[in-house]
Amino acid sequence: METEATLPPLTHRSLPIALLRAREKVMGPIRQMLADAGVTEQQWRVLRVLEERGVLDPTEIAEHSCLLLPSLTRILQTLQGKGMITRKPHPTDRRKQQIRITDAGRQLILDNLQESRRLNAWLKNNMGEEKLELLLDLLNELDGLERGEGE
Amino acid sequence: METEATLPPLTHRSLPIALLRAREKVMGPIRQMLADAGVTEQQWRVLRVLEERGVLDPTEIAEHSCLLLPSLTRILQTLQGKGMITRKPHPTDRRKQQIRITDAGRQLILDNLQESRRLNAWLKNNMGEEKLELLLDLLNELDGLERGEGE
DNA sequence: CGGATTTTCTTATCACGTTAAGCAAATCTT
DNA sequence: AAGATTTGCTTAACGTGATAAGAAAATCCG
Repeated sequence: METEATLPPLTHRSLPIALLRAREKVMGPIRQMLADAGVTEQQWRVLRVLEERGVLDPTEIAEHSCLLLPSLTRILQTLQGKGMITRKPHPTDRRKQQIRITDAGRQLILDNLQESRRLNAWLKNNMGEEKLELLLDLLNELDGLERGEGE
Repeated sequence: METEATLPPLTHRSLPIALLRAREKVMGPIRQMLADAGVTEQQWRVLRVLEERGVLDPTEIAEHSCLLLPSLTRILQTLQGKGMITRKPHPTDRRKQQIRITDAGRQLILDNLQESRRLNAWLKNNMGEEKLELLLDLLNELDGLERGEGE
């Protein structure tokens, strides 16, 4: 009696694809805004993390901005070229660096704050704040799961 | 009384980042499985869609697999090279093509079905089937929103 | 101390994401 | 039917995603 489901789950009810579509829905307009500002979505995430948490090393940035280190290496080079971050050697550990956002970087965030807020308001209006919070809670719960437990 | 929230939403409660993290959580193990099978996540999505819906043209595949046409062009070339799909000209509209999955493609899906199911079971066990369904419903609702309504 | 291991970051490679531009076939318009 | 527009797909260019490999500094350990 264990052969009742012999087909893969339909893509309609596939969690990976649903996550992808939802992400595209919210990122589309943001990407447009950021393109006008001259930064990519990923560069924006790095700036946001630095603005929020202060001086960090690349490993910490990667963790908080959900980027892999090889990608971050390139992004930091780009942002440095644009004058939006600075790098200093770590005082005691010469492997590490201290990355800091510049005033120009902070200004870019400020310039896009209003539009960013507008998108959040749109989400709340059309989905309801409670559903939105519920969705965030579920996503965070999913992210907190560890493999190797209940298989 | 309108300057109460002057900072951007914390990245902790940022929907785009939460979606990204959740997606990484579920895709990580799947990617590993697919790498062993010699296909990428996107190639897998294309095969799944073709298996599920039969003969499609590239535009329809792009829609259902959540890929952009330029990416799909490359992916179809790769899959054709691997013998997992075939292309035929459309009988009446010479701009279109008819893409079909081959037996080899179907076999690849079958080969990975069990592992795919294991991941679904893990999700249900650790999050609960109801929460999982709720999450899918919320994601689909979000995807169904249209801009330009309640801003 | 000194070799082995680990950590931190970079480089390299290939595939994909995104935007724009290009081209051929179909459709619309008059 | 001829020209303009639209549709379907491809190509190009650049940045990122993912894996592996490399290099330098710190740490571990006998």
